[in-house]
Amino acid sequence: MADDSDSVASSGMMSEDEMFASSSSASAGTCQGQPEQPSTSGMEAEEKPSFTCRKMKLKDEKTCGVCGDKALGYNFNAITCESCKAFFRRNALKDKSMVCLFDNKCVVDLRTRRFCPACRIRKCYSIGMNRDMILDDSERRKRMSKVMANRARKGSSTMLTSPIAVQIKSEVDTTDSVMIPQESFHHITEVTRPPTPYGKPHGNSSDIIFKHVPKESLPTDRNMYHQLSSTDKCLLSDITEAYRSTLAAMPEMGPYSIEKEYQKASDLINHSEVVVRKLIMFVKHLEDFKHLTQEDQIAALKACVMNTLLLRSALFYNIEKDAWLTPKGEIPTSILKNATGFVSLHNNHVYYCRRVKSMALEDLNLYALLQALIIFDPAGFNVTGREFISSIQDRYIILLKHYLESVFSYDYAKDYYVSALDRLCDLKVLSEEHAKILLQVNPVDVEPLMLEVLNLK
DNA sequence: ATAGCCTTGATG
DNA sequence: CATCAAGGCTAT
Repeated sequence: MADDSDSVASSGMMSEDEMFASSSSASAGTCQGQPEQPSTSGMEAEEKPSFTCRKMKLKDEKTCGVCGDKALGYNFNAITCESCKAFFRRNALKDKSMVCLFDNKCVVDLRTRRFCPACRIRKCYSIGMNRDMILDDSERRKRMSKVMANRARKGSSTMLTSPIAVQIKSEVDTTDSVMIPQESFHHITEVTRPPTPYGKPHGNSSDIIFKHVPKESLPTDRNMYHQLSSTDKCLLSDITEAYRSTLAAMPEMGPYSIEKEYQKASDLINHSEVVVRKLIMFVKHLEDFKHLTQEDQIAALKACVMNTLLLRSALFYNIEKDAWLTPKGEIPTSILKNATGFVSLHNNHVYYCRRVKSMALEDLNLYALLQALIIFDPAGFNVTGREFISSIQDRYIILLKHYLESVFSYDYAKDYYVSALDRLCDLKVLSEEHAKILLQVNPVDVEPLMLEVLNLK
């Protein structure tokens, strides 16, 4: 290969002169040893300690033909450094607007290479870099699908050891549950909304609290409301029912003492495992989820775990008590502060809960929709089928819009729609903040499923 | 936009 | 199994 390209390069349209005449001998392997330190680096004295050739292989210095920086090898048919490689890849295909502000004679070296892109790209070509070696769209696609196919095959063997995959595959509903929290949540259109703005106990955080449209202000004209199609209704009630089933308590968990259970950050994480199990049960009910490849299923799950926990905490949040009313009992939000030591994190989390709760109240349809949007988030790390996931998400975004229009009329749905999407934006920041908790946790204390799902280790 | 670091299929 | 040379990702 090397010989091929070499001959092509030299016999081709090269104008010899500049070329990278230096260091070509290096590849010849006969490192003309440089005695240097005879001490070498100790190590075992196997085979000819007197020859220091071995070392030279690593030191072997190639220099970038463009800027003189250290080079690792050939890039697009010339020896260049990493940065000039990236520069050429970025710019070679769209060279148009590249104009030198001077005389096309700029010096390009390690320090000046940024100054004049035009001269830099010119020099790239002059040392023989070849734009044809940059993969075009179709070639790139082909390459990517090779990788994806390979990953899928590799994945299936990894699947056997992946706790997440086991959980997805498992037919048994490990979250089989008994009790339904509070007096069950409401169905479509039968959510009770307070006539006055929600809560507002001390009036201090009114900017946090969502201002509801007073019931009497809603239009009476039927035509001002969207009528959900029957397929929309089905989809919505499907996900809402699936979401509802994730809310009940795990049967085997008895009563427990909160102070004892949430002392360390790792306790927090391990207690979240139940939620992850439920999340997996939830997604298994979604037709759309089944259409993802297994690796994307896992990637999507990993990416949305933190957001899921946060959304669910908002659902269970009670503004008056400043606590989470879970099926297992009442958990004061202060455990967050105590277990992690992050005060501002606690505050932000509580604000988030108040924001969501004051807007969505107990409307499970909304929570289920938000949960769906969270799962099918194309921004998730390591998701290979981004466009596909994005197209799934589109359906739920539209469903959300229609649903709100069916409840609040075309006039007022916007406020809710904007608020809902805004809460999703909050999640990004909040979950990143929560990720800091993970850093202070000793992986040894964490359950395997959570280890995988949170990418710990 | 840049540049360093990483993953990966191909090649020998 | 090591090396090469593509693209991808992401902090700056």
